[in-house]
Amino acid sequence: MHSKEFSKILTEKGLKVTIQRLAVYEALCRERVHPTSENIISIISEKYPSISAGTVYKTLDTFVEHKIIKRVKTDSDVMRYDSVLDRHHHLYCEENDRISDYYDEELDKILLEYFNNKKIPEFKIEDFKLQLVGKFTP
Amino acid sequence: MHSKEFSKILTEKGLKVTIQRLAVYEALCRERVHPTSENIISIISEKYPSISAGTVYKTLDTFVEHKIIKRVKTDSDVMRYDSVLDRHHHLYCEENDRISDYYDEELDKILLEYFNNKKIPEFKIEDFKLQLVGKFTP
DNA sequence: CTGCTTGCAAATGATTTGCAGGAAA
DNA sequence: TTTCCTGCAAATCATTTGCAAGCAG
Repeated sequence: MHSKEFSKILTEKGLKVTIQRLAVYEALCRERVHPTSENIISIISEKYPSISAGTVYKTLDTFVEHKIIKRVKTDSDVMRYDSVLDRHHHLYCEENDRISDYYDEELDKILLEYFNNKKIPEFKIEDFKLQLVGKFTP
Repeated sequence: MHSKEFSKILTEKGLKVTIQRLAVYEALCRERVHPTSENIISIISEKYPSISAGTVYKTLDTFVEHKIIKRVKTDSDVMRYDSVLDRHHHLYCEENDRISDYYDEELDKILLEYFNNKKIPEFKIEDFKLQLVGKFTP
């Protein structure tokens, strides 16, 4: 997606188009693998040293609020962000706190069908994601 | 489980049995619904006002390290703990950051079978958990 | 005894916040 | 112009840490 298209998204959501927001978007594109806030701040500061960390935090919050990106959390303690909004799952290794995306349409189909029939009392399912815990093999 | 049995677990893991550890265990039993560290600290301080927060944090870390409990994380920012170690999934409502356990053996069977046949390149699955995102209906 | 644990208080570090000035629409 | 955003720096708050004293084994 070009920054032009991205600007359009911002406008559609009633958000102003600013250098800072485009920069965060740019950083998210470059570091697509579940970056931490710190990752993004450091990428941005290379090219735009004047953009402040506070602004990056605010921008990320704004994006999450408007469903432009998602928060992801592992069992370690920093927040990570995910710019991919399609349904996907996560491969997670506890040892080194590494995450990878995992796409599996067949699996999605099985789960969708399963939960179409199965109703859970007192809960309305809107989405699901599977976390596969294990080890990355070199 | 009685505290006597729990003491045995501690001993088996080479951990000393202390009032503080039993108190944390007791609090975990009482507040089984994914308590935050703060929940546990406050429960403990009612009965044992002299146990310090730092100790509770250390104890929780020790328990996680020795796989006595698990860390659970939602997309909000505080750590939660889970004293149930059986395979189970989570119902999660983003609106109020509420989690519930969800047990479903049929689902587990389907997933186990699916991943027995399906191999993921460069990843060895050890466990999985499903997060069902949605809303609790009153 | 002797080393693991605790309590305390200070330190850390990620994230938030308040506010005055700046920029988009 | 008017509202929304940004930068800055201070504040917050969960969690960690260092260390002397305490207790379990």
